[in-house]
Amino acid sequence: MEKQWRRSMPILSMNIVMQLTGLTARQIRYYEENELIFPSRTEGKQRMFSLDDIDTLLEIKDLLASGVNIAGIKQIFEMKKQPAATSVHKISDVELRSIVKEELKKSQLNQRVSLRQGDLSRFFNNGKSY
DNA sequence: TTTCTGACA
DNA sequence: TGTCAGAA
Repeated sequence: MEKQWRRSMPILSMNIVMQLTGLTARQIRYYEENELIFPSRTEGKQRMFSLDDIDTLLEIKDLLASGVNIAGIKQIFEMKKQPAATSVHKISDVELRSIVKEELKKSQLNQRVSLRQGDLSRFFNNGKSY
């Protein structure tokens, strides 16, 4: 039945997460600061991650490698959370990724420098055409 | 010993 | 993002 609770169960230590994601503790904490992940805490304030957190972390790592900045990733996650009501069809993860990639490609074509740190707000705001 | 926070480069 | 200090 509901196996979902297993994935959201906070049972992984920082050490494990570092190995699983290949990220450093510094990065993981930084992502938490930027509200990309929300690990729970033990009594001693140690972070406890769930399998879902791992997925999210890997997702972040991936998008970051693609040239998306923190703000952009945050928006992407919000979009995944609140399915676009204006959209005609549901967007799958793979679909979303290709869209983001296309957007990045355009950006780099126009201004390869300044848009590197730019957000994807234009794409996400006037969004009824995808 | 390991992780945490904050701070500096 | 790496790294250091001081605390837990």
